[in-house]
Amino acid sequence: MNYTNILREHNLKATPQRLAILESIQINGHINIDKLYEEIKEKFNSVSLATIYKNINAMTKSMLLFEVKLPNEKSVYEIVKEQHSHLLCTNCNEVIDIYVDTNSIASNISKKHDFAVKQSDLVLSGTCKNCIN
Amino acid sequence: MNYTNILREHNLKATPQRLAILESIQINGHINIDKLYEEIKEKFNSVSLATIYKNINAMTKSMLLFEVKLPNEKSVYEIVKEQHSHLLCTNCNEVIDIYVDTNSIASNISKKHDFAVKQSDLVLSGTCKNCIN
DNA sequence: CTGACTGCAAACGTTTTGCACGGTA
DNA sequence: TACCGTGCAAAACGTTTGCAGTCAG
Repeated sequence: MNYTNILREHNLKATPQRLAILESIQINGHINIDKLYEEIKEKFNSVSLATIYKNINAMTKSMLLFEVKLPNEKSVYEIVKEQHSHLLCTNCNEVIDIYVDTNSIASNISKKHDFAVKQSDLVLSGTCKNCIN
Repeated sequence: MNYTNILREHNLKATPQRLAILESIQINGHINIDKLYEEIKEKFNSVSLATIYKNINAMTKSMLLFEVKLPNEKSVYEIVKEQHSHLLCTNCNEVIDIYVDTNSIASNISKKHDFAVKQSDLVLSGTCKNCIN
């Protein structure tokens, strides 16, 4: 399915700006507001930063995008997909998706603390293989 | 050891404002800037929000405090202690410390992704036992 | 006594808002 | 055509800075 239809399914109009935003996020995997604005401006040099914010907010509210909060970094946004966690390289700032079984942690905690876990946000920070030398 | 000495060990002067900040964080466990400002103002009604920020930043830089970034919430601060994770109740906003073995996750990931993990930030969000009904 | 800290006010960067125009459906 | 989205400018918001006076060590 293409982004035009995905946007419509979320009751959002498929404008060129929105399609460019989604394409840019898809290509980058994860991107922060500033870098996103730069990239969209290359395609639409008249685009407004307010438009970027409005759209990021609208798509995040519609659960089409997800905000990843990172220690010591600006948040990055990603397209919502299956549950996963993140690696953050504190040297090159790259964010990498990882698939960890957080469910077993969650179910242990649920029992021990009588707490109904609905969401797990895990970020492991350190040095990636390209930066390790 | 008392906070006066802890502050001095971190090369920070033990001012009444700083002691009040640390006491407030200790009592609350986790607290955000706004609530902290309110609490300190009760003791020192002339305290400036700038002072709160300066001190939080100084103590965070000195590794005396740690900022916990939460999904959909303002960050809260805690006094640095042994490595741990957090539960966030999305109903009452309470933050609860939990002790999970993130090391085993980290070491698995290290091998699989050739990534040297230095820090693990895990927040499990959901409903706490007091809010579950 | 001296450097660090405080409180105030101003500055700053980021995000949001209001509005007129334009484009999607 | 009706409404939603865009772009601009202004406003709002959270945080930082500069400075003069004060305090901890």
